[in-house]
This record gives sequence, structure tokens and C-alpha cells, in this order.
Amino acid sequence: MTSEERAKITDLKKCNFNEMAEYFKAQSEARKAMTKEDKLKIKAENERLLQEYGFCIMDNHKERIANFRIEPPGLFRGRGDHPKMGMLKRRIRPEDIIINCSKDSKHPKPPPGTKWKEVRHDNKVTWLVSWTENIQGSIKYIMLNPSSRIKGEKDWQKYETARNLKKCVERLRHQYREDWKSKEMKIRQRAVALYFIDKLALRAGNEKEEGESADTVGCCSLRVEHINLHAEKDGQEFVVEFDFLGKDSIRYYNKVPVEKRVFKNLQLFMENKQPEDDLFDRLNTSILNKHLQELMDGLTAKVFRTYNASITLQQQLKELTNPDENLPAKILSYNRANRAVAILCNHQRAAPKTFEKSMQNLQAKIDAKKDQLAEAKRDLKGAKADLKVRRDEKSKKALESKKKAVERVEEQLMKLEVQATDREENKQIALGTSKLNYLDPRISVAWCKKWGIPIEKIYNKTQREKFAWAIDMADEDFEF
DNA sequence: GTAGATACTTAGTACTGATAGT
DNA sequence: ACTATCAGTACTAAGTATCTAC
Repeated sequence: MTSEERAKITDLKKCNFNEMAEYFKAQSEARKAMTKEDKLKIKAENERLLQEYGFCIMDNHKERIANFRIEPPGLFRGRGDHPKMGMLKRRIRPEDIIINCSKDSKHPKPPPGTKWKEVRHDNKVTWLVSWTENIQGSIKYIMLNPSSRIKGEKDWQKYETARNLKKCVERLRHQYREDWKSKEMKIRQRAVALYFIDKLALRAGNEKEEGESADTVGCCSLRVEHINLHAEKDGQEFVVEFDFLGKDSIRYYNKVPVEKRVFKNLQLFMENKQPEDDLFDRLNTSILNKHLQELMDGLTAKVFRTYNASITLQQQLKELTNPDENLPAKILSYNRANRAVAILCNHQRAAPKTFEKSMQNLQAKIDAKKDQLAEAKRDLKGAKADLKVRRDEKSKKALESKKKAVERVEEQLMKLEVQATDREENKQIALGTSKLNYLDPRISVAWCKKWGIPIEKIYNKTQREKFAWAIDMADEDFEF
């Protein structure tokens, strides 16, 4: 709104947005009414654009670019209670764009009559294009697809660092437990924060500029108001109750029994503080990471999340996989192991809008299948009786086929029931994020090889491309 | 220590095309 | 052939981490 409009318009509820609603309705009608040929034409044009702009050559290899389309202008939403919600996101012009390529390469020319902001040749960074966005003033980048060499190697490295942590994690745990007793407040805070990061897989929690984005926190930026201490709760001693908004304003709520020493320390940290004061007032991510760097090469706070996620998957797979079960049951076990990690990392999603309905549909299918099974069993009984009376080859064959039918229906029923369990347990849990970013893919590849599960059951095409390095590398006895 | 800039990973959601079911 | 549903993808915001200059 202009400032005059802003003075005039005080309540959006009194505005009439029908014209806009009509416009979008018409757009969607038009899309629905498209003929097959129209759709094909659009598809072909998209493919052409992908071929022309979607690839680059890096180190003599043709690589797919992740986000080659520039972000269009629009109204900024942001997530959670964002102070900049509704601001206009400007259109990006050639004059905003920095191109990064090798000196001898032929890079895209700006549209006629325009100029790039800059063309540079920096081979120390991986981005191809950057521009500064007008909402937060941050830099945006165009980079390569996860299937690219450069991203794959980085990913591999990430998991190798996490595996290094595995080798020394017990030493570190011993160390921070000692530090709970330190004379220095700063060291105690560091040790308690690290305990949370390790035990609960919390994010590091960088400071954020107030008023620039939604009020969210991670471990180091927790405030007094985000925890509640209970000397005794639900029959457990020394319980810490967490309630705060984390990344993307996703709520973290958890009640955790902790060691007495941690509990006492927390009481100490909270003494004489207001709810809005920092819990760890002598600590930030940079202090924490500096300390971690001294304990292990390449160690930072987020490595704990990667490590704990991957080790949990490996351990859960060992625990949940039953060698005697069939393929769908094994895959349910995999999903459950994956789900344990997603819960640890607090990866949530809004329950799908159609969840209840789709659950009902599935239940109806299960009921129908049960009826079908009852019928098949009746038929089987009949066939048995027939055989007793007739004792001929034909009835013997009929009995066999009825037996098979019952088995088939039983298997179908079981598959449906497994599906229902899986879906119900997944209602508000998002598995994708941990699968893509936290779980060493070699664990999954090894598991598939060990139990003869086709890798396609676990990873779709895109995921197989991203994890090509792991599929190549891991054999069935890979240990994280 | 702090602030700002930079580069990269991690995150949830809306949309869309493919596929299963009728 | 048509529709409902679901998996996969595109999108881009929101984190982490590091470096530099004071």
C-alpha cells in the first residue's frame, strides 16, 4: 500500500477481494480447460528451457543447475510471525546480477540494452550467479544440483566428519560432564548447552537481528521463558520442559529428565533473570564452535545432529528389521527407523488437508479386503469338503487354487494394514528432510543389500542421483 | 568480543504430473 | 476414458558457519 492507502485502509476484513479471487479462479479454469496439445506444447517448451539454461560445464563435466530460474517478484510471506510479511519482493534485473564463471568461458549475455552488475572469475566458490534480495538484504545464489560432483563430495565429507565424531564422542561426553562442575560460569553454560545439542539434537542457535525475521531460537539462543524446571514430574526426577519456536517457527515441545547436575546448573543460570533474558548469557555459537574445533578437527555444533541422526538410523534398523518378515514389513521397519530420526530432529509437517478422508478411504479398503478374505476362506472350506466326497484330481486342483487365493488375499490385506499403520504414524512427521540431509546414505544402501531390498523402494530417481556416490561405494557390511 | 558480509546447508509447503482405481 | 489420489518436484525461506575489520 502507498502511505495514503495505508491511512485509508485500516481493516482488511472490510476490503473486497472478489476481483482477485475471480481472476485466480479464471486462471485455474483456463488451465483445466487446456487441450492435450496445449499441455504438450508447454511441456516441450519447459524441456527446451531446461536444456538451454539448466546446465553448465564445471571442470569439463556437464552438470545440472539446481535453481536456474530467477525468483519472480511477489509479496513476501515468510514463515511464522514474520515482521516483513507482505513486503514487495522486487523484480530482479540484469543490473542486479553477478555472473561467476571461468575467464575463458562463454557465459550468457544480458538481454539487449542491459548489463550485468559484474562478471567475475572466482574459483574458490561454487556459485554461478548471485544477487542481493531486497527484503532482508541477503545474497541469493544459483548453484549446482545435488547430483553434481561438487555437492556430492561435500555431502560425503559431511558424513565422514560425523563418523569421526563417532570415534571420539565418548571422550567429549566425559569432558562436558566434567565441565558441569567448572568454576567458570562460561564453561558450565557451554557444557550444558552441548549436552542439549548432543542429547536432543538441537540446532546451534545463532543470534538473529531483532525485527528482521520471526522470533525463533536454537540452543545457544534459548531464553529463560523457553524452559520450565520440574524437580519432579510424572514420577520422574529433574525434568526440563522445553517449549520454543525453532527454525521455520516449528514448535519444539519436549519434557526431558536430565541429570541432577544439569538441573542444578539450569537453576543457577536462571537466577535473577527475567523471562526474556538469555538462558546461556555467557555463550554463543561462535564460542561453542571454537571450543568444538579444539576437540576435534572439523567439529561444529551441527555435526552432532548429523551424527545422532545417522547413528539412530543404524541402531534402529538393527533393532527393528526382522529377517523372517516379507518385503512390505521390512520397508515398514525402515520407515519406522527413519521416523525415529525425524522425531529426534523435530521434523514436522502440517497434517495433510485430506488426511482424515484418505485414512477413511484406506480403512474402507481394508474392510472390503476382510470381507473378501472371509469369502475366500468359505470357498476354501467348500473345496475341502468337495475333495472329501469326490476324491478326484479335479477337486484336488480346485482346492490348491482356493488355498492360493486365500494366501493372496491375506497378503494383500496385510499390505493394506501395514500401509495404514505407516500413514497414521506419519501424520505430522516429515521423513524427507532427515532422509535427504541427515542420514548417511551408505547405511540405507548397506541395509538394502543385506536384506535384498531393491534400492528403488527406499530412494526415488532423484534421490538415487543425489546419493550415487553412496550407492557406488557401500557394500552390505558398511558400518557408520 | 562484535558486526557485517559471504557462502553454503537445511527446511516446509504448494503445485503438478503420473498412476491407480472406477 | 475419466477422475481421485499420491509421490515427486519446484520453490525459496531460514538456518549454520566462517571470515574480515575494527
